[in-house]
Amino acid sequence: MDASLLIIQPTASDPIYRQIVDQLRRLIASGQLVSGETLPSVREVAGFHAINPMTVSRAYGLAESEGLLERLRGKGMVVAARRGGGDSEAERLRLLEPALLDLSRKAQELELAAAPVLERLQQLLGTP
Amino acid sequence: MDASLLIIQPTASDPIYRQIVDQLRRLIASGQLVSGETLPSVREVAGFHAINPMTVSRAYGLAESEGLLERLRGKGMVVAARRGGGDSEAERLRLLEPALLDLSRKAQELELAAAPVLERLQQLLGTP
Amino acid sequence: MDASLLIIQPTASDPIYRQIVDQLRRLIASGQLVSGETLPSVREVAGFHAINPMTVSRAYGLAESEGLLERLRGKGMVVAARRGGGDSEAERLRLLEPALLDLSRKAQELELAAAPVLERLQQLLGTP
Amino acid sequence: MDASLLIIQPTASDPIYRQIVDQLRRLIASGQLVSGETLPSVREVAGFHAINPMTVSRAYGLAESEGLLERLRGKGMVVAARRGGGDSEAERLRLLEPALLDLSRKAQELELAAAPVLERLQQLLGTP
DNA sequence: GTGGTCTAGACCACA
DNA sequence: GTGGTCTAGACCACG
Repeated sequence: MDASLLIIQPTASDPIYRQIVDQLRRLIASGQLVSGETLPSVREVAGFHAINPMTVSRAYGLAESEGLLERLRGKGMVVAARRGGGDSEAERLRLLEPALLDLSRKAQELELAAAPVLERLQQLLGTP
Repeated sequence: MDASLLIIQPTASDPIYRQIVDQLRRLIASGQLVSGETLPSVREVAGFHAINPMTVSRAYGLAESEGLLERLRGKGMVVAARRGGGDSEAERLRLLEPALLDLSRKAQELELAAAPVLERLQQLLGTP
Repeated sequence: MDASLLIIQPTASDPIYRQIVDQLRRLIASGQLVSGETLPSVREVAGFHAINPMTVSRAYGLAESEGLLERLRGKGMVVAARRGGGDSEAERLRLLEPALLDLSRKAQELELAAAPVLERLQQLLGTP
Repeated sequence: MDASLLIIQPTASDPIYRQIVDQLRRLIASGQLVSGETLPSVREVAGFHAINPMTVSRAYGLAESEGLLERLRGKGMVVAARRGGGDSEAERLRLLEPALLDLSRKAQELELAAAPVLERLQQLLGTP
């Protein structure tokens, strides 16, 4: 995996360490990161994104305690062993649920009908 | 409006002042609070929920700068007049754009196809 | 004079009593209010604009102490005696100076050239 | 940027936090503060001017919600990236509209002709 | 009565 | 180190 795969937004409301953990969770669930694959070192990620190494370290530590990553002595962090190359669609949809709930709540606060929201989202999903 | 209509959770991760602003936004969008309606005074809300008046004041001030409330000098805060019965659909959709982009990015990180995502969102939007 | 001649904006940053005094000053300077003319009673103004009588009273009191109005026993407030039917153009322009300075400062903060500002103002002044 | 660049007048009618926000707006509009530049910390400004940190924090928070500043977590506040090198002239003129309407109304209350008003304003705008 | 401002001091999350 | 949040209590302007 390359450090550039991660997207860091230093001004987002989410703290940086959680942005990293969340992305790792999704990249692993989708199979873009496979079991045994080595992650870029803390220094590499920190240097590439100009963030504090401690922040990356904290994210890796949380990911490890969550079972996403494993610490191999001398090799660094690798993606933990999983039952398959990625989660089922239902499983991945479950990981998206919080974002869906958030969007849904906001759309309803704005009194938006379902149609225009779905239409716009389809546009965004159709052009990756 | 009565101070008891607001729900304050002092232990939530969201700060109290934002809980208040968010609820006001919701209550106004849903029509439970109508233009011109008077809000309970800062001291009333603070007393009822046993929180500091300044915290309530901060929420009211933010809601005012957001255009939700208006300050009637010496009288208190009232729900602001909505410009022309609410924003246009295009305008409201524009306000939703950041959340849509966020969801879209996460769905693509999960390598989810558009169909299941749209389907689930439609469910959520259909049952307000 | 009729109470409807005054324009009150309860949500403006300027306090109401000063809005009244300032308008009286301008209406007298322009000759729209002439010496000896009777002003609407405190109750009348307060009732018409749905504001607190004390606020109107305070404004009248300040206008009196400024020499704009005089309190005639049994008649109420009247416009004070002045040397002419209104001030000279230079004098009235002087009264506008604070607003001109304010506008000028804001235009410069916005890095706006003089031309578009003057053009827009001419439009506004041309269609009273 | 240095904390001494800010000028605080504790006796002015404008509250301190707004003095700070207004100055930041001016400094950014005039280019004295450029995108990405780091601001002095809340504690630094508070210490230098002998005011309460919360007052500075309030100013920074408002400036952030206005889009003037961005918060870099754990690092501090920086001048926000300007979208496309500044607003268009039409956009900036639109921001000036309220002040223009205010001036226009006052000029008409003074029954001033357009010419002398425009002439004086041109003088003011010509000597920044 | 209303909200606004400021202070002093505490505790917390994040980097 | 950074800013964020909350409290307790004071004083003020406005109506």
